[in-house]
Amino acid sequence: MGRSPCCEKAHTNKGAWTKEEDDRLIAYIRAHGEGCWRSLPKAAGLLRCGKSCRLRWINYLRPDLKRGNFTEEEDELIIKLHSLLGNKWSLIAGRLPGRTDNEIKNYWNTHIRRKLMNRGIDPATHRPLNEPAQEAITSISFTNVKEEKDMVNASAFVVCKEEKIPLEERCPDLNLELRISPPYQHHSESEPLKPEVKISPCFVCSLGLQNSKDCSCNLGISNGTSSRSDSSGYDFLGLKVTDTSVDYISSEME
DNA sequence: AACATCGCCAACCGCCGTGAG
DNA sequence: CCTCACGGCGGTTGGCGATGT
Repeated sequence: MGRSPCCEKAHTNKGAWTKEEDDRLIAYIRAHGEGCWRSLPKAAGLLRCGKSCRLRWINYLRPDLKRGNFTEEEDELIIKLHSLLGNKWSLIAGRLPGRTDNEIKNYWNTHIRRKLMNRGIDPATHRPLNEPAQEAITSISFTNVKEEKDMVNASAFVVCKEEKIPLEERCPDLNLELRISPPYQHHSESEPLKPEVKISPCFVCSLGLQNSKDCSCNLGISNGTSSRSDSSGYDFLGLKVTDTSVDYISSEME
């Protein structure tokens, strides 16, 4: 048996939203805030499925949406993020303020795929189109680890692993030196790493966008030195990263 | 002008993860 | 534990305007 439907389909509208429906939804959310999408349609006087209301709000009506054409910088950021994350549109959208996962997904499928094809790059693998199929060059795994002995302050954290491959096998068009794991730091039993030698650019700089307003380290890669504003951690994919962990909790609280 | 095809994108569908009971 | 409701996500569809024939 499948799950029961999320709403009474027989009594719900489908298809394009009308101006009146939009107005009702906006007015209701302004008055009561987001949440409890299941009961929202009835409370707001809408003949819509709760999911449909949520989607309409998130993808179209939310006041903080950017709308309009993607910039060249956004294009390149999407491409690089996609090469790292794959079709994780919500994660990619998280790095593009004012853009939704649906918008980025559509934009990818209609514009960026073609753009990469024109460059001779396979949009699925980010490798040259004429290159024979090979093993994936880089595999990145995210592993939720819980109850790790040493992780006193984190209830959950992410371990990212990047498998190394010879440089000459990498796609020349992409900077695969990018890493989404917390930068490797040597920890010697006898000689713990001193805070002042922890050198690492923020994620935006790692993507080659040193001049971006999203840069959190105020550092260009070329400059080669780092002055972390907060020695207890730094920004990684929108998450607070400490020496050994990604702080999910603080990001969720924001 | 009429019809066919293409491209875009809003919206839907179904699955999955999570948390409450 | 187990079940179930809910929110969230990614893949897909369908309507509609633009463009080509």
